[in-house]
Amino acid sequence: MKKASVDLDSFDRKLLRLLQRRGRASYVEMGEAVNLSESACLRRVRALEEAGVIGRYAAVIDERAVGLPLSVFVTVTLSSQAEAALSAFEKAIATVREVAECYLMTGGSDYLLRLVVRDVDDLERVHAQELTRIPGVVRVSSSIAMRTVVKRAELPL
Amino acid sequence: MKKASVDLDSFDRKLLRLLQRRGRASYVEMGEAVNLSESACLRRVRALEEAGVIGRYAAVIDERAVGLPLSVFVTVTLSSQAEAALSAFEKAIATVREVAECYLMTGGSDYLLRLVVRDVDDLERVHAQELTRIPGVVRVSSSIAMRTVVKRAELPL
DNA sequence: TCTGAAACCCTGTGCAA
DNA sequence: TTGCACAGGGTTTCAGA
Repeated sequence: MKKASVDLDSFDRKLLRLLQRRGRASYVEMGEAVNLSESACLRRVRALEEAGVIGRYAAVIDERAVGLPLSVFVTVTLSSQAEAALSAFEKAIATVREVAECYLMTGGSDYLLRLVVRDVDDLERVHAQELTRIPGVVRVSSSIAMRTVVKRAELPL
Repeated sequence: MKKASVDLDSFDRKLLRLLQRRGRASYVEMGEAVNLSESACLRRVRALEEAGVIGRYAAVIDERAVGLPLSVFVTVTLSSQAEAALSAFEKAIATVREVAECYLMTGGSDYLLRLVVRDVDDLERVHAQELTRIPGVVRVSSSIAMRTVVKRAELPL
């Protein structure tokens, strides 16, 4: 039986907490933070990477600083819930660069997207040119986030 | 006048694209990717960090692999839109570790949260013990994400 | 602001416990 | 699985263009 989740001990959890905040921490720094030798940290981090717990490392960019200050949440309803309709939509939506995230929601053929855009003109463009043109899309409803209150670095491990 | 966003040239954009996917890339790797010497990359990356474009580096963790497979979107309505009510709520919500993100939405005193939880029991606990207990909260409505369709590494730079 | 070189520090392997 | 030590490679500073 394939395991859905990986067993982590308290060293692993400490390392993960550190690496979520400081993804470029050196093994020296990790060793000091978790009380383990550098090579032990190296081996554990490698194992976490190989197990897929750590998928990648990323620079976290301030969206406002790069001129993308608007996060917009969009609900999309499809005309059909047939498997084929869903996967066609998912394939199409994956190519839209402004879609930061897309989730299939419970209770019907509804998707929730987070769009990252420059301004309302940009939003209108993505809405009209990209979203509503995808076959099967019946309804598109947008709500703008005025402000980001919390963007947590660490998961509740 | 304070600038809202920073001017980026094509080297900066290339570096940012690379660092969003490979946050631990070496300066050697960056140099090869953008066609600049290592020390030039170092200087540019430092500048991006200091300008706040790069806020931090993070290990990107697979939420399912660590036993947190449920993303739940929650809409919260407050009884009052008074400044004080909003900041009291925001202060309280920031302490809830399961809240991965929280946005103040347009059009009223509505917040949108993304919760990261283990299972429905965990969701119920957070809902009943944490969210509905915050003073001023009138309505809390949850929708579960069945599947993550897109989680894009790169912003549309 | 760039490149290239030099010094230093970190990474990663081998080995013993 | 850990810690230690060593070799190789990466990071960072500095000089010159």
